[in-house]
Amino acid sequence: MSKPASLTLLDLADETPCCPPMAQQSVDAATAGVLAPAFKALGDPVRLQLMSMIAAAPGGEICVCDLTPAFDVTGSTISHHLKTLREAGLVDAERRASWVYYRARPGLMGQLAALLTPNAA
Amino acid sequence: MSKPASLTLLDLADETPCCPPMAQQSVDAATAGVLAPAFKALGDPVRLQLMSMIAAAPGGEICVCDLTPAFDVTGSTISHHLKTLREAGLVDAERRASWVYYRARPGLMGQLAALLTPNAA
DNA sequence: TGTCAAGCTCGACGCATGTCGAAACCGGCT
DNA sequence: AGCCGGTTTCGACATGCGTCGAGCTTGACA
Repeated sequence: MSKPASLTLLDLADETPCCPPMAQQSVDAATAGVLAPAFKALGDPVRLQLMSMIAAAPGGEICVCDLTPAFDVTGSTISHHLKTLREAGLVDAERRASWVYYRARPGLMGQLAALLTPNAA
Repeated sequence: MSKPASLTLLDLADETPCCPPMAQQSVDAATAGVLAPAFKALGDPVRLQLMSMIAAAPGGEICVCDLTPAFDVTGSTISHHLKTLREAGLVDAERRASWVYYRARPGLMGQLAALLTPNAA
């Protein structure tokens, strides 16, 4: 029952220190299959900027109404990108009154950072 | 030819400590435009595994002939992915006799790691 | 209850991407 | 010179992705 895909995303979004730096040990296919989508989610300029605005937001959260006007694309496109970040496990959304607030999920981002970290000797 | 794209990739591939963690300061559009392609390059399971095999290779380099048999795709597909990693500035290739050896370029990967690093407070 | 604004979903369009097989290239070897 | 194995390039194909506009949902407020 150690199905790779089902549990992994949640595991990784948690505090589990899953993987050593890739410079020390190469990742197996299952891990690559789980982490690659997270990198892919950051692989668009708009999403990378969105992610950074959310991560750097004072108070740890930011309203969509503050994100949208910072870009040259339509609101529906921003919404689509936010959904991608949500489904990648990188952010969380919460509706309060008329507004929706996004906050970063540090778990997965930490995993990615650890993986890229140069030889933590 | 002060084309933005031309200099930035090289700059970032160097040792320049360009960006603070995104949890501390959001990235601007220009930086996102340069860094996002690197994340995108890591956003495919095959490429992520290739990158890790190269980064973790003993001696710092590894032959394509050792990479190819580790995957279920054809050699031309591996070659295509390696080209993507090369163009992203993540790896370097060198031909020696009949074989081509790849090695990791630590600069850019360090930048990405720094960007993802949780509040280095 | 009706209206309005914020945000999401849906369908569509064009371009990018992953994959393959075939062909070209590049060095060694006979 | 000619062959051969390793690697890259070239078309071609199906799928995925970023973007838009239109329409829908949700909650506030008069």
